[in-house]
Amino acid sequence: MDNITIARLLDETAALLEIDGADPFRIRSYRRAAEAVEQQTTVLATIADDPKALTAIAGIGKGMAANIRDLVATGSMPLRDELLKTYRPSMLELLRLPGMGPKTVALLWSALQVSDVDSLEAAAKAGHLNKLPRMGQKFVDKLLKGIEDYRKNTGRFRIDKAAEIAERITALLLHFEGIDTVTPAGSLRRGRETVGDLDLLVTGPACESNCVAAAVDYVAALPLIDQLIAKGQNKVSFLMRNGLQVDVRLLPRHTYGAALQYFTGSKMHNVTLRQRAIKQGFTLSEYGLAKIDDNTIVASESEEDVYRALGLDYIAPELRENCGEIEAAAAHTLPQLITLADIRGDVHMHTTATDGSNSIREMAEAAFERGYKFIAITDHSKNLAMTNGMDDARALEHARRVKEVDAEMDGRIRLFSGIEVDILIDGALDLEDSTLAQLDIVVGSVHSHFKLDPEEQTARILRAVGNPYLRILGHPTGRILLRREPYAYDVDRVLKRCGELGVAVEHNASPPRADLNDRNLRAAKEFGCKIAVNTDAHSTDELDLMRFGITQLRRAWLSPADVLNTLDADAFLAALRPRP
DNA sequence: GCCGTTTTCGGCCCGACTGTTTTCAGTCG
Repeated sequence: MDNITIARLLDETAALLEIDGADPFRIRSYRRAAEAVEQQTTVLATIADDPKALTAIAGIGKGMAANIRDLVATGSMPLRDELLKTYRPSMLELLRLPGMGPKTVALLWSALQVSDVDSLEAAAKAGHLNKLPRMGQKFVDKLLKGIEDYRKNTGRFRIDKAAEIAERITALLLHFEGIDTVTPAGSLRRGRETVGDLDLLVTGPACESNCVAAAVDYVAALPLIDQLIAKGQNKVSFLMRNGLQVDVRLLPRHTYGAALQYFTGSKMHNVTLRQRAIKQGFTLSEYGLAKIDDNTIVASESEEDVYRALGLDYIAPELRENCGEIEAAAAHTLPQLITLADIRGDVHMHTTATDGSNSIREMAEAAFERGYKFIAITDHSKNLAMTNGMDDARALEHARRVKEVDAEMDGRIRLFSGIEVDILIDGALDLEDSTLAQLDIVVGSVHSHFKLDPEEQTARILRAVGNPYLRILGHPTGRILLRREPYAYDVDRVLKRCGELGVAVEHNASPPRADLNDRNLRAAKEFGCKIAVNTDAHSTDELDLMRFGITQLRRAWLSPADVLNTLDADAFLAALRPRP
């Protein structure tokens, strides 16, 4: 059983406990344990019988260690089995409908034996719900609309899409006289691969409490609103046509920092932070850090103020997941995180030779404009026929052309020749080894749907390619981010192998094609892998996707020294070379 | 169920909004 499954079962148990009306703190323990499990780089199944190792993980104590042991050994655990005697797993889906919480789900079950979305819809339409306490027609209408939306919508949005929408809304908001700052908060600011809903924090003279009503009205009437969900004193929530929920909060300038801290989350980070505040005699809310005894505000204008007043170094949003960042901030041991400015080269991109939309020269100029010192052109090999993949002759001719452009650029930026080589189903590469040997950089992929074991694939490419090369870790669907499914093969095993061999692994920065998430990047570092980050750009515009890759590296606590692209061109090429 | 710089027991974060209410429970972030 992999960690993701263990985490899911613990989280399910928490939801069942909630419906059962259990002690809220006990429920929180299960949630916290689920999150801790998901973040682990060790495969818990391998240490399930070692209570000491398990309880060393923050949030896992004696009881939870036993639960994990049972889950690994039997696929379930006593408490979960017990709860499933009373409740049904399909009820967990009801919790995802808007306005439906554990109390309502429990009530529906005990009063009407409603346990899934279909029977809930039927009961609502038949008018059975109106007989229950606190459920009027308005609630029923909202619920039916919620069910309709739920069936339509997929759930989470990829970070690049969410960022684009945020920029569009921001532009509209800035049109209003007296709104001068709009900042996305929530999971978008933390750089999660996907975003559930969009939090936008707004401030400026128009947001002061004596005049905010006009700005709130303006927001609630924005043309891109599909459905208004809520409108309060300083908050507007709405749905866009694509199903994305947007929460806009309008806040006076003097509490903006505290609000930004609060609404950036994560929830667990905030909970831990507020516990710390209480121990130090403060109380922390979205309005500021206040003394408990006389309520005087000691910090609220900036996030830096809030963290400093709690005795902490500033914590970058990407780290705020309650994974030890607060302890590190207190001990002044937070890492110096990598930034976009540290990146000197991008060594995975395509041109019009295969499925890109710009020429070699255009890519080189665009990369130069972005401040890069080197790039590699890595078009597709012939097996990917639909991309006009290159055979041996074309690959060599293309490499020659890359060298010509390299000369044309006159030292402003270096160009490396390369290829994204395809590996055939029997494990062979689709180009001659002698061809690959003439290129500066080879990008290869470890796929899951091939007969050849992933570890063998790694070794195979290493045998074929004597020159520096780069690896991508592949997965079955190419859409791991949205589905949160386990990889089709044991990624940790391949990462370990790459670490041993001194093979560089690639973090693909392009959200649609990203392979490694922050958890796997952490594992890669732990296993001693060299790490490079590339955009896999198919156009000059896509070179800008690098920022999303950097965000993921930061979430993995990586410093410039952990990432190869921070080296200069020659050092980079040398560092790619596997250990003998 | 977890956890410990007042601790192995007694705590465990904070406020806004909605719908159905006449003072509040439930949900949400």
